[in-house]
Amino acid sequence: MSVPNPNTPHPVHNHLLSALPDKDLALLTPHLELVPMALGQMLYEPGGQMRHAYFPTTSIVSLHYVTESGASAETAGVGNEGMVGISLFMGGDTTSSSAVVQMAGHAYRVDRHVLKQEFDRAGVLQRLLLRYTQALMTQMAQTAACNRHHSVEQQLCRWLLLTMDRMPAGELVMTQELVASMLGVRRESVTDAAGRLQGMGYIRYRRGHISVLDRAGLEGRTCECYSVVKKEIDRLLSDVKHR
Amino acid sequence: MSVPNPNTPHPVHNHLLSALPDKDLALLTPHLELVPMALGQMLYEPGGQMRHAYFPTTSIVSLHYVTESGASAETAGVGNEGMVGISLFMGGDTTSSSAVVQMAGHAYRVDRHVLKQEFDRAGVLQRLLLRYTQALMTQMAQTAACNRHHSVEQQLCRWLLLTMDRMPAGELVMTQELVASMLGVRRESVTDAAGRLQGMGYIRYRRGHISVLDRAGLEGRTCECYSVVKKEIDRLLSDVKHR
DNA sequence: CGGCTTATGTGGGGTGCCGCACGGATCAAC
DNA sequence: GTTGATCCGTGCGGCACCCCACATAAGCCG
Repeated sequence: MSVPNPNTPHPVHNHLLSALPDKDLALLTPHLELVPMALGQMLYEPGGQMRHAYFPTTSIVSLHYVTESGASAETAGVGNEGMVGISLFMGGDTTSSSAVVQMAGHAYRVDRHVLKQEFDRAGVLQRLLLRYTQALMTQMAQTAACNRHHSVEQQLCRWLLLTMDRMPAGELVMTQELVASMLGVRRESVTDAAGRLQGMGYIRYRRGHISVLDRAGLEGRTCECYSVVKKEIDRLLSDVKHR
Repeated sequence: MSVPNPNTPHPVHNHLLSALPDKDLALLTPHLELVPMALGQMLYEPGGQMRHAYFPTTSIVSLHYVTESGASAETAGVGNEGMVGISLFMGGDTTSSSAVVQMAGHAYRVDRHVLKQEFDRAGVLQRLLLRYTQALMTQMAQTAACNRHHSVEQQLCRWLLLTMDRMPAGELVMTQELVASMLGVRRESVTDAAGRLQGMGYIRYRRGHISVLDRAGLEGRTCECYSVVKKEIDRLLSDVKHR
């Protein structure tokens, strides 16, 4: 398959879809619907009905949990490496997390019945999705440990790096307030940490925009959690391609 | 199937196995090996080879992550409601977490190839295991949020309740040091919280033994995380039984 | 350009948990 | 009963992060 213009959305821009053999992708393609994803858009509410699964291309979706008292925390992020709507094929239909668009862009949407049907063929798609699910679990487990033991600054670095890995551009449109709600900390704590990172020349930001200037710098200040998650995603999803 | 003496280990004492139709269980039974699980025994190390899956009956296993600096945190627990070794059928073969026996007892062990083969039959076992995996994800996500926002005392209550749900006896053999390593906090913090709970008459403990005297009391002091996890386990695993 | 909205910076006070150190209690073994 | 190992209680200093309040600044829009 020839790779189309990277600025024109195409199924191949989602790693899961692009890892499918042509034959399998052809079965799915008629059911793929390209949809815009607006910042803040809520794809699923906790316990709600899921109608579609989403394969992000240029957008990023955040899975997070909101406590009774209103505090929130991201448990995992999903970008062009994955899919939103795991529980559609896992059998639970819903989850207690919500899914919110963290970065505007596009995604391919598939009706849940179609997804389930293709999953049940027990072919490459199933193998891919299960492996991806395991990568998602790694992310959640790592987030739990990271929340427990690492500093806000380390977590901010981790989050920035994982987010950058999911997008082509070097700048993200995102307020500190929003970052804070992802990390589950106060906005002021983000301001502090971001200020320090900017002072060191690793990032630059202005009113709702954050640019990463020095990836290596961030990697030096983050905890191991970044590389654990990244390596696990790479391992689980590259193996399949090479079969 | 008649339910045997609860003190004699039997596959039916694991909820996943007991939810299998007789026919499916019969296929698996010749490959089930009852093994003792000693306190502290490590079933899997991060990145290591997994040879078996384990279906606990009277034992409890803790999935946890150890940071580079040696700090640890439980990301989920597995008792008679579940299985240890998810990644064997998810396709990743290993995980970055370790699995350690948190409470001595027994479990049924299955060779990984047998498990994979039965899973790939796409029958009830597969449906069960996938649903269980989703329940496990809920646990991890909730642990992440709980680590971020709730107090040590609330987390201790949650942990005690979830642990009690997995065992028949009202007493657990467990030092505060061990509890601390599960929660990823200092031993002294556990001593504090446990002292308060004992003062309120909810629990009683002595040198390595903890008894729950008043479940309702604990439920009143824990965060919502306990009930979210419990309800999700019940929902995901009861549906299957009733098909 | 001027005003309004929204984002970011700063500071003071509080607290929950950490790290460390040590004293005291409990239990097992001989 | 004595010894010894392990487990539990307590106190003190420190710090990261929280909560609240307000100052400043950047960008949007008429």
